[in-house]
Amino acid sequence: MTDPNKQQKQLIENTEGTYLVDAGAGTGKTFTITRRYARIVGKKGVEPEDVFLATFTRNAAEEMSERIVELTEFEPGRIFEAPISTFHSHCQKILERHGFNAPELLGIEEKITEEVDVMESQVRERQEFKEFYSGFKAENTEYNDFYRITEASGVLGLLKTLASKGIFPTESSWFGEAEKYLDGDYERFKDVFKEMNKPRETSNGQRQSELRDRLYSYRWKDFPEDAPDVAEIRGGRGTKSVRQDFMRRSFEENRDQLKSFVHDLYYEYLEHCLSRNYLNFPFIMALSYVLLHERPEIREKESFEYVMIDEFQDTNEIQLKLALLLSEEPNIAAVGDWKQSIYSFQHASVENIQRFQKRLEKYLEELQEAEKTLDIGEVERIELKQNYRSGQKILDFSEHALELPAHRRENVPEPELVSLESKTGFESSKIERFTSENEPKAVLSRIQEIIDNEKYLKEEGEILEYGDIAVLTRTRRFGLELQELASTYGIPVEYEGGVELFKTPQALLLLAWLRILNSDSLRGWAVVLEHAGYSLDEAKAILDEENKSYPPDMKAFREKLESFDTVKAVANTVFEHYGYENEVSDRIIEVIQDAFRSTFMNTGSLISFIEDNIEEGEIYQVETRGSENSVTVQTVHAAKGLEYPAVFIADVNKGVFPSQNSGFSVLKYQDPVGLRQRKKFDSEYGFSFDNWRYEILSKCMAGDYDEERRLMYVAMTRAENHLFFSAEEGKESPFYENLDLDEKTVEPELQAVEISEEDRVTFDIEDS
DNA sequence: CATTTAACATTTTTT
DNA sequence: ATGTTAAATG
Repeated sequence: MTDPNKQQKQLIENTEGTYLVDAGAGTGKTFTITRRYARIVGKKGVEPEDVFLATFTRNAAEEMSERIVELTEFEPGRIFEAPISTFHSHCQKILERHGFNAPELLGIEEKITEEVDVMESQVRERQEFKEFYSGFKAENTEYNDFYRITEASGVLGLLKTLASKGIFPTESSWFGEAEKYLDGDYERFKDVFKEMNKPRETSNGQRQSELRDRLYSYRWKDFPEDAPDVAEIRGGRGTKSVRQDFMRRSFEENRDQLKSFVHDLYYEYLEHCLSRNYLNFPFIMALSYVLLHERPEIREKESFEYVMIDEFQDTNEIQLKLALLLSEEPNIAAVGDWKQSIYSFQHASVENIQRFQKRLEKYLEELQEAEKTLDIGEVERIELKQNYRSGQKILDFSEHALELPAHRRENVPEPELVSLESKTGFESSKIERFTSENEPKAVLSRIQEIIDNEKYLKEEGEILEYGDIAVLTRTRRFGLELQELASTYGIPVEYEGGVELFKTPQALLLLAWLRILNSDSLRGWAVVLEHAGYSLDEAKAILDEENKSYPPDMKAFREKLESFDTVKAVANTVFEHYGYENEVSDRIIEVIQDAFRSTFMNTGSLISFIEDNIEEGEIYQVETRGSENSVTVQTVHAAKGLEYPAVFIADVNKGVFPSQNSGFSVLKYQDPVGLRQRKKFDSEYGFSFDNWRYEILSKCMAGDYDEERRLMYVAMTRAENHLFFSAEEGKESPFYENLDLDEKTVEPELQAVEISEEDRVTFDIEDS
């Protein structure tokens, strides 16, 4: 791929104007973007400082920079200093440069100093927030009713969602048009309601609407007496639709108290963060947005002649708004693939790319208030469709992922997509599926079978090695299980994607010693003694005594630890003592120091930090020495952007892939109904009732499996030549069952268990 | 056959 | 605590 193809050329050469680029998987996106960048900065009078290139990850930014260095005449240092970065890090820099007075634009007195910290650890932030929240509760008793129904982490989630959507509080009200968003859009809701309430047509007449069907569960809820009856809403037997007047009645609700509660909490939490000098990711972008919105002179300094956004499908609302504020000229290139939008849990909004033109128009209208204008007319569309990664068979089959029903009754509308054309010349692609009673074993044995097998070539004449194979899963669990099993058979498998760091033996021992140092904790001693080889009875005997007779060497070790001032020294000494110094122990120290960089740490808060991490099963990446030729096991999310000659999509089981998207918190913001509460506390009865209006509204918002289908699409398009699906026998998910594979290629049962005797021989040979 | 009812299974992804 | 499926009912 040395010369750009026709569509790539179109993107590279058209540098002026606004473009929406549909860049499918494997279409040479990075190649094209870097070349376009080089062309732009190659123009007279254009410098790297005039171009903002936004990427999704820091790694991607680095890679882009490296490739651009090769393509341009600029000093490498110049390119690495240039604004090629994630939105987050770029906003952080903006705040460092100009943020001193940013909070006061919302009415907050606290100042941003130049060393504001990013709160990267979710667990740490939850910890901080909990503390803040209990203080808030004590001081704001007028919101008592809300404390009865909320819990801290759910509320924190809501605040972050609001910030990502561009909804911020000011001292006495809401910033810009934010309140409109909170109230919701009745006109748009009407469409949603009507669509959901349409009687379904069948061959012989009408059936009840989906909304009426879903509202069956209404009867199991606890509603107050004045709530309408199920029968009233749904009508009697044979009724096809929910009564129309409930459209308005469910939407209209006095939410002044709710809004006021969220406002005060939000505002004070911002103040709290700023006074402690830390900000989470959404808040960093929120404050940058406010700053650029309110201060034209800063905007002018910080804006760019050219803006390019990579992975545009994973941007959120505030990022798109920021991109507009950062654009001095209407030279914007949004490059992405809606089919690969898989980060909604991180507030990414697939509508940014699907309804780009509409959103631009809407946001630009909002920006008029800030006297920001940008003359964007019709957005031009460029479609990259020549694929340099996968065989045509793989590409065609992958499209089915976007139509897979997630349950029996779901009918998925045909997606509007740009079909990809393979340029690889791979002709021998195999696509298969199999189930087994023991799925991990079956996957491993199937891997053994395709290795060194001339029926499954990497490409012309090249056989597959372990390193050519990846096993992708929806959740982490299966991958870890698989790795464990593989290691017992000596199959080289490398799990990539982080571990539950604080559940490792190292961390548990450190926790034990911290507990001992903190309060002479029996729990701590129990762990330490057990680790030292004392039996349960022996340990009990020691701990039961009035005057505890700890082993002298342990006593001495404790005294040694007590003499240290820093946790780092304590941790290092513990790891050293037990001979536990490795990548994991290094990472533990790094994480602890990171987490407490911006806030005060004492032994007590560190202990609860570790406890929270264990409880929440928090995941951290640990750099492992990558062995060369081994099977990669990772989640679909982690595999984004990567490619492998052969891909196994495993654990395509019920409830796993597609995963059931549940987990509603009590307070929720959702387009187009706005801010809502699922429960209401009734102080007269002393009881939390369900909110009947919410019940109807939420049934109108269809359970969305689109993202699960996109995840499947991403997984499938990682494959260059061969693709396998696997599930556990009897647990196959609808995705697995609906795969449209030829009977010939289906292997209903792989006898991994039965042939394990033979397999074991093969496995043993691979001893590494 | 459409609707109602009860039983059943399952709870991620991470800049 | 939810949503899906399979069995019971009208």
